[in-house]
Amino acid sequence: MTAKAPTRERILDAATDLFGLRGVDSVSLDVIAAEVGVAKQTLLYWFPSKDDLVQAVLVQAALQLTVAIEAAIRATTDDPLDRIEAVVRAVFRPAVRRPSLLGLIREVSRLSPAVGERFHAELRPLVDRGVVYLHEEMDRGRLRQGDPRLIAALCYATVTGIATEPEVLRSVGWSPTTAELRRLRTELLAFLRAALAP
Amino acid sequence: MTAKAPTRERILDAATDLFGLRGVDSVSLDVIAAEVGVAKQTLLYWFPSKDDLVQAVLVQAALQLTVAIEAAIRATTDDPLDRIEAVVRAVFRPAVRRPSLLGLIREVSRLSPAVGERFHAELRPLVDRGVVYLHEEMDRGRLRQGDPRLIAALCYATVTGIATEPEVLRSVGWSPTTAELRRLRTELLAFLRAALAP
DNA sequence: GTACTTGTCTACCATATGGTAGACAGCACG
DNA sequence: CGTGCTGTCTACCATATGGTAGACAAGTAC
Repeated sequence: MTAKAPTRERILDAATDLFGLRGVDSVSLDVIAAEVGVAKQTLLYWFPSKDDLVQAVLVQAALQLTVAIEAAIRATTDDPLDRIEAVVRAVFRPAVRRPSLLGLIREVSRLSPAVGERFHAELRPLVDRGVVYLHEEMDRGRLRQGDPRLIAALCYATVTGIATEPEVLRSVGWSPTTAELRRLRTELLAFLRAALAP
Repeated sequence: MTAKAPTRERILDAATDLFGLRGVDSVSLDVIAAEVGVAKQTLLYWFPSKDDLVQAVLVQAALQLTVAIEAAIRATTDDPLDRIEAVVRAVFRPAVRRPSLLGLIREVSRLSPAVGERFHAELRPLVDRGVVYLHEEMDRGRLRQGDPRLIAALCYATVTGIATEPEVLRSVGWSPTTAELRRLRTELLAFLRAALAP
């Protein structure tokens, strides 16, 4: 008998997928409840309002990304391009297995400023460290010169964009098979390396 | 007395902005009607259902982008990097002046497959020509080698991502002033050039 | 003038949605 | 046993939303 995860976690999981896939506003509490197999009021027991649920989902997603990225950073060599590749791989894997994750982050801009603020506070330390790191490596001449803040944003936009826009990939005749996925990852890494190499 | 644009166009304009900014599902017909200054039934007179309105908005957006891009392509020199830069500038300008435009395209993946299909059909010729072009220039050695389909998607993801994620830019301390905008465009173009140069 | 078309409106309606109130079962503790 | 807490449920409710029905005013045709 599979030990059921606690209700709260199951709700968070289902909500993450649904919000990320279809958008926060398009997913009703009823739908989430049905997906989890529980009454709507049970959701409202664990999360007093939909906003609270959204907030919790975002915080969890931010945490997951942070952990994956930190681990990737520690595990690689000194070369900045290798390190960036490791981070991209770390983000790419969960993002592809669970497209909702990055899609969720794209949702942030649509939500109330308060929720967005909270989410940023969560990620800020990671972002700041990344920007400082880019700056240092540029000074050392191991990365192409540029505004480290904007370069960071551009890398993020590229990775997130490609991982969350299946429509675009379909437009160019791409399909999500394993082989094509590997191809995409390879191409993405080459693209970033070229964009960042000194 | 300013000659009021015809009702249908005003509806399309308002809907484009609202859908692109907040998402199709989060914007009710009532809100659009109020924005236009007209009764909801007038909307439903011009567009028999919300789906029809969404469709019309997408087709118009696709058309606008197509026109801007085609003009940019014709107006430049032979060098592929210059040409790509011209296209990016052409997309960047309206996208920044009207963030809803690209945001709208991001919405496509959330809509019904039928609507998405229609939209793709609209853009397909442009995309195909772009991919073929990249391929030719790669063969000629004037662009970095790679899978032209995926390179096209990556460029698109970078430009769209950076133009539609003010949240990410805010995260790195960017603010939408004129000077910062110019800075961003410069950095974006340098990024793409580096990523695409042979 | 009368009939028809066009564009806009007011008045509704069925449904979905976020949220409240409160019942009830199980369990821990005295 | 009785008291209180935890987690889940059924029954509602107020509001918002997409959409229908049909009235009405201003042309236009004949």
